[in-house]
Amino acid sequence: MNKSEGAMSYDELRGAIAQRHRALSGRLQQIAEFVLDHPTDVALGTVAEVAQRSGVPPSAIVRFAHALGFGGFTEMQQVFRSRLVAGVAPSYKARLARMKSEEKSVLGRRPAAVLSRFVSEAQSSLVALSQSVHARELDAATGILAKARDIYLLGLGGSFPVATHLAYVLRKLGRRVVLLDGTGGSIHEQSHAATVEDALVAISFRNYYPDTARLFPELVARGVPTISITDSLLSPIVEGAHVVFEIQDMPEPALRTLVAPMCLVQAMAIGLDLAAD
Amino acid sequence: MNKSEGAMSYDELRGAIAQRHRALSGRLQQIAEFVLDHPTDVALGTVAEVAQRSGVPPSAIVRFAHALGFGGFTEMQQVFRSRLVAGVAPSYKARLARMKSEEKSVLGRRPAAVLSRFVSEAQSSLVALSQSVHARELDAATGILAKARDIYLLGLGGSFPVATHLAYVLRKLGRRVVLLDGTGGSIHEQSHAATVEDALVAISFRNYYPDTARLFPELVARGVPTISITDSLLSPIVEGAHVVFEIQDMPEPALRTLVAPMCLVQAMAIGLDLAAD
DNA sequence: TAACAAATGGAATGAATATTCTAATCCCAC
DNA sequence: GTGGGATTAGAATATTCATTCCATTTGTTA
Repeated sequence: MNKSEGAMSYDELRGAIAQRHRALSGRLQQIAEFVLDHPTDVALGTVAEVAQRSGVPPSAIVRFAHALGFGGFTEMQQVFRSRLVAGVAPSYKARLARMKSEEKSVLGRRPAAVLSRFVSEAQSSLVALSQSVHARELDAATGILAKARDIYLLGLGGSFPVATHLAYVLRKLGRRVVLLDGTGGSIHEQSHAATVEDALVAISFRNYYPDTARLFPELVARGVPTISITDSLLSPIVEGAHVVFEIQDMPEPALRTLVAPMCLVQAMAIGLDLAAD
Repeated sequence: MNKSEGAMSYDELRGAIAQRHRALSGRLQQIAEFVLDHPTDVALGTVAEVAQRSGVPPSAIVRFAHALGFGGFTEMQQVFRSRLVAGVAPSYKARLARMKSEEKSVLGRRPAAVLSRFVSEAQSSLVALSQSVHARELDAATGILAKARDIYLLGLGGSFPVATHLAYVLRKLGRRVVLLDGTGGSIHEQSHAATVEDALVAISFRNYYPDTARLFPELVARGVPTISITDSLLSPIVEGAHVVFEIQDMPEPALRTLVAPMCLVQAMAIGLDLAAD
């Protein structure tokens, strides 16, 4: 085993742990997973605390430190503490200044600058979301879903990720979901069984996907209770909907992050589950 | 002397120290100045260490903590440690406090409260994202994608929305994309044509979807350049990956918002497009 | 199945630490 | 200068802590 790894940065330690993970014994693997997930606990806690939180005896923690080449827990802890110290110092000013300077020019095209642009854009879209969505609409929406036998989800094109996410969460919570994705035939056939006992969640943003615009009125006409998530009251899935969530300022298709609608459907699903008890 | 100031934020403590400074005795003033100047030393050091660095006997440190209304040095140290924790995880405090207070009460179960909880959680996950992703990794990732003939996307289960979103954006930008979704047969067949000329973007979070864990090593073994997006360095899609994005603190499957990974893949795709010019 | 090696858990140990106590010192009023 | 209250430093103490050791269990090979 490679010794003398006392002087080590936190990132290097992470790498070393990940690398050796598979070679470690069962207990030690368990500890490896815990310390990677809870570095702060390791930095500030005692052996006994870390042991309890990770569900292992204290001696196992010390053995883990030894296995990584440290003289003991205390020595390993120093590395985790260095992470905390590094975290406080150079953050605010430096980061803000960097963002400002990179915003323009050629630097603004570098992937890192692109990411920070999307992050800040996503931040503001979340703020807008919580301001524009009202409790009454949310209550109405969960009410519709609660009464539904099957929940049909219609979101194609750029909105498909939102539909799949909602499908996933609803299924996890034990709801019956039909995701209208058009695989294996036409969407019409998939939605054929929808009745007034069921519910439909439709998601569509500019440019509205043709199939969505075509199918939506049919389901509404059949009396299926409907919740719409869209970016304009003029969109084809507003008329006839029982509840409409309007998410404004969605950027053009290729540039949108879907952060706001993802958050919204999540809240709908979980809110439905919590209210059901 | 004002007691019961155990629960205190770091900023409040700073204020309290500054306020009482002139009323303290000589030695205690000296200590007050030291702790305000070296909060990190106080957070991580022992009484003996702090005493030595500030040039006073250990007992004076304890008296100082008493004078501020703490039961002892250890109690005061907790406040200084909270500052370090806040530095690395800007969200922790708020999220935990909010969860705890709202989780139970009936108010917290109303959909509107659920939404605001997810929004604030999404906000903090975005902050964490921009802190944990480094420019070097992003550059490397876009470099891999730029050279790829076809881009294969592997994201199943809860990660599927992220994969579909990336597929959508990349296709909008004119890239050739193969989304490994398992429709119409096995994923193995879909990925059969992947070569060293192509690229793979794999997305997986706990609990890692079995098919993902199975397919990933095969593609790596075939030499396909690989970018992984996951929540732990111990996940099955880390070993062999050329670039790894680790997104920490992902909540349990049903509760995660996917906001951070959505943002990340968006930035990757657009960054790729801008860098190509 | 038996024998061996590796790994594990828990108690024992000794070191390190925070805290308390007391005698000495300092500061100020008279 | 002298007395008294506040302040201080350092030794004494009690607690907490990391570490080690060993008996037991687990897993593996013959």
